[in-house]
Amino acid sequence: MSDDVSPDLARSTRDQILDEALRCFAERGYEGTSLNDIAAGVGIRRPSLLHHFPSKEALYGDVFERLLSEWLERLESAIATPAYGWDKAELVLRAGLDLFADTPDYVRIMRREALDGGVHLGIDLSGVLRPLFDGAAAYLDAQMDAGVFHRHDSRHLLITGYGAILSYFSDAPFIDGLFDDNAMTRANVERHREHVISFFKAALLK
Amino acid sequence: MSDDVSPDLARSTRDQILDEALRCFAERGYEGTSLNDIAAGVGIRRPSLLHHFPSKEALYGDVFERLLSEWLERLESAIATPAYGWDKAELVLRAGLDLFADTPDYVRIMRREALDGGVHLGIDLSGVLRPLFDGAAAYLDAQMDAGVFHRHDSRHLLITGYGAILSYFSDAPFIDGLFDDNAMTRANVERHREHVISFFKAALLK
DNA sequence: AGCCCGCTACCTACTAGTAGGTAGGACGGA
DNA sequence: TCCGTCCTACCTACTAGTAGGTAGCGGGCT
Repeated sequence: MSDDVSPDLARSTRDQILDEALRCFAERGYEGTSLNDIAAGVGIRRPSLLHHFPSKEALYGDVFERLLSEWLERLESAIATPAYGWDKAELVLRAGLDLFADTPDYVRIMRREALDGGVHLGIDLSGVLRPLFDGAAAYLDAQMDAGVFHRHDSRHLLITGYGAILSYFSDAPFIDGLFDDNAMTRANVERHREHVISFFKAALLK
Repeated sequence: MSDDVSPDLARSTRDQILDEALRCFAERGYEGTSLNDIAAGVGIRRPSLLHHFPSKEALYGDVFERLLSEWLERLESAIATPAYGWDKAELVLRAGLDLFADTPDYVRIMRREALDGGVHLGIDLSGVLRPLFDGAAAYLDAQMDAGVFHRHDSRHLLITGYGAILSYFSDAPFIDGLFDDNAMTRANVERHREHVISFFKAALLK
């Protein structure tokens, strides 16, 4: 996390801004967050924030870049772990579920960005993720060809999985109401993880 | 929806405002939409819009009320249709998929509201949907008890299903990029529907 | 008929408040 | 002394909402 050159002191102002911006953007979205909100959360004035980041858009871009690099790193590390058949799928599934449980604010920002079609980003979000997506689809197709998994449309299957897994975390406030309980407690997250694993296992494994 | 079969008899201004507000709120969210945007889309000035609705919040509330009443009506009609076992689940699943495919703007607004925890609404969104949620959970539990369905945690199963089904429509712009194709074409929606049905059938039916 | 009334729907012009962003100065450590 | 960090004071653009006025329509009156 704090990989910066920040010495003995607490986190650098820049990192504190990134942290607070992440929280605010996740909570209220890009339009719903003002630079004053973020600055106040850090304990400085807005112009001081703009000393560290040239614009709101640039700050948002940096927040998102951190998100992507952390997610890609963790996912690629899981994908690189050698395993085969269902074990491999379960391993990656667990890595994703752990990742999202650890970074719920990232999930909410990603979901907002998917809803908006990536308009706040200079980058092509889908383009960044497509290699992972295509690789996963190819893996699933191979497993189906080998008769390990039941036959499904691999690309739609991935979308279904993505939606199923992300939604629990992105829509947590809403699910709180349906459950009449906090969805993000350790116990509930744990229960959801095991449910998703067993559900996909039932649908996929022959 | 408004297929303008009668060109001479235009929709009332009030309805035009509701339509345009739905589009804008779905596209850019509550904070990202200004009353000027909506008024301009209808071809009137903002004060004229405020002649029909007392405030932005009230307009949003009316848009959401239309959403809820249409969704509840269609879902409850599907639920009331007599069927048993998997047939019943498939019937309701298909009704939901058709409903969401027909009203993608509603899906995006609902998703945004779930993300925000319903802060823009005076109503308790989860509370409105909980009867449906609890009823569906009870149905699933009964089917599992009867040995028709594999055993899963019915409430988490519903959340998984909700996320899987909604996400395809709410995140369509993002999925466009992953597919390198328009996710909302009739053919792709059709393919997704059949995928979801067969996927849930594989996971549930014994 | 002619006239007035009340009403709806729309307008321009304005308010107070907030947004992101800039200019320039104070202050403290190397 | 210089530089990084933070500040106050300010800017323009835009927000939701209000004030007040006008055009036109239909209905009832004399």
